[in-house]
Amino acid sequence: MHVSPNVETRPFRKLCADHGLAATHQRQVLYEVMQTMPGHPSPEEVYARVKKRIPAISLATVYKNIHLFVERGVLKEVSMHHGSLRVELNSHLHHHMVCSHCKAITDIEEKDLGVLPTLQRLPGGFQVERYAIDVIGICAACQKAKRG
Amino acid sequence: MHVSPNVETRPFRKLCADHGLAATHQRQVLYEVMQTMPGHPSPEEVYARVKKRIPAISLATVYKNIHLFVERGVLKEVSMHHGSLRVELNSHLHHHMVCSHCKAITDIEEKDLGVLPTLQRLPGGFQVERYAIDVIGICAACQKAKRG
DNA sequence: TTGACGAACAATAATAATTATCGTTTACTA
DNA sequence: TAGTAAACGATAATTATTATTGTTCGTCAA
Repeated sequence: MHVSPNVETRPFRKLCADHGLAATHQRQVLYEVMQTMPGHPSPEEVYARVKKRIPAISLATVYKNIHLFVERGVLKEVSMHHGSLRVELNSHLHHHMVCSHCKAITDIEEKDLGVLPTLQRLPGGFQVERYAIDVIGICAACQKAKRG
Repeated sequence: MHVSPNVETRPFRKLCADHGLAATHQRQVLYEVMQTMPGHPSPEEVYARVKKRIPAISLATVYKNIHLFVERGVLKEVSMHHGSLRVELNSHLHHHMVCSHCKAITDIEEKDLGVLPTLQRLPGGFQVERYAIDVIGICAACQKAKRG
């Protein structure tokens, strides 16, 4: 039996090839579902949607592929430091540098960041309390390790 | 038996009074321990330290009081959206508004933020990949609910 | 196309992080 | 100092995530 190729699959196969990923059915549905979820879905939410199209899919598959997509730059983490609650004494004004490799968090003075956003009226009448800026990149130690 | 009052307790009792908290021994030790931890400790790390001074303390007490301290402004959360992994399609440049009340996350265009930090050499040879800015405040719905 | 091989999958057990419950103890107020 | 609500400790329960394992599937060479 001959089946005509699904034109919709080609961009996805290309995207996988470009990122060094095997183009599996599960990944394609996961990706297509995410395109219909413009917000910031959790793995559980994605799983619930994907399950409608692939009832047999495993939650672990969703987790693994989300991580893989993030690793390859197809998806982006909204927060670099979820995982466990981190707190600090509410002292002077500073922000954070987060290493995307080892996840280490370092303080950075606001003045070392350069010009900052000016407080202003934001869309939707959002009432601003403060800014929290994460500078995401590679810390010195990880740079060294990668070169080494 | 007469015991002279510990001078160190007074600032803490004042701090509690100022924030409407009962000044318990556990809270005092928790607070003092956090003063000796300048980084971004997790609840488990704080618990381990506090346990050295109050071996009978419960982990749940540490969690409850950390949350209470955050709620009252004594401590600050390093990330407003830890908890569960959140991802988004790696599309155009934007940042996030996070409601400190309901935790809702909304996108905001970079241009709507005003002037941004200029990329520059950062302390410790940190190699910058990108910025992630959270504008923390109260969303319109929560403002309404509080007034209502 | 076909067959081998490694990657990906589903199922599920295990772990980590956090919250809820409940009986007891403690701090604050009159 | 006694009454009362809040806080505490112990621990069960829940939620989020990761690891394991046996099976299936996608890719590439013949």
